[in-house]
Amino acid sequence: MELYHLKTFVKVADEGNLSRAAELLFTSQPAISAHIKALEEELGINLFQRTPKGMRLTPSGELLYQKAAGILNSADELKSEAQSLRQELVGDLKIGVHTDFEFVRIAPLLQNFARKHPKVRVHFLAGMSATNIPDVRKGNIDGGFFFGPAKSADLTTIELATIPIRVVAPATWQDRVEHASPEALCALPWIYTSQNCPFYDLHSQIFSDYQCTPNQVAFVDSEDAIRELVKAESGLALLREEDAKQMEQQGLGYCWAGEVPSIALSFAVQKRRRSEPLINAIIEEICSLWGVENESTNEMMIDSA
DNA sequence: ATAATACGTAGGCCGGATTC
DNA sequence: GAATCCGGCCTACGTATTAT
Repeated sequence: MELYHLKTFVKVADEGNLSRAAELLFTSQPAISAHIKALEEELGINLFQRTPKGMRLTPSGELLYQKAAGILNSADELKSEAQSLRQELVGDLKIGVHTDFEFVRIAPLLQNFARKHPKVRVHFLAGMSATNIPDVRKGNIDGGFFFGPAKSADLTTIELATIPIRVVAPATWQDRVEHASPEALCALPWIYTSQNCPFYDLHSQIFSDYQCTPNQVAFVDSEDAIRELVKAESGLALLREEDAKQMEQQGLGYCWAGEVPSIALSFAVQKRRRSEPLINAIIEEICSLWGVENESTNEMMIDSA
């Protein structure tokens, strides 16, 4: 029995799906299938019940899952302890990035971090605010950027900046939008994000004081897609001010003059892993890059209801 | 759609031989 | 006796495919 067998066991149990677990472990589905089979043969127990929809833990599997997770935690602690004794950081860090890499300063972050910690390999994984938070909680990634508040007691979040937001309309709609009241805007077609995206709440905030329901014509989560749809005159949308202004300068959009609530850009890690050397190092670098006090992290913890 | 199987491949491990 | 080299074997992987 190897540690990677246990890692696979725990991941498959978490995901309930071999293919998804394989993706998260950066390996193939047959490899994962073989791990589970080898473990089951060695233990002489069926850990999972195979179904057409995936893998479900058996009662014995449920019991052994807790043990396996405990062993993996102990192994992580051992590694962390050894790293602090060496005072040299080694290993892999997986960071979820929810928006464009330039905006969250990934290039300088990597440059500075690699100079200080040459033996750490950093994986930047494209995601979304709505996926980065659960992925951090599940341990699929070590840390993640996101917009908006995090409603999870097991996370430590660091607010890096307040990002101004603007309503941007297709450039040809200037006449319709320039002097439009919020009620008039509401009646125009809107490109929305999905409900689990923090931008969705921003839309609600804008119209909360007015008795109107926005005319939602499309729901997309990618900023690229939002820009494309605005360009294609499909509707209005919320964008970061920097993006909105750029579209306006390029003649591809028109920014509505009215005020829109801003949104927080934050970085999250698991609260229990906050003091791990690797986690601490990346937080230190991110804070330095954004000019934020590292100590402020504790104050940013948000308890769930 | 998802898991399991077949098969080829590459890298790592092990044991014997050799050197210091 | 310890360290190093080298060849053969093993194993974990990926791709392709099949089964459920």
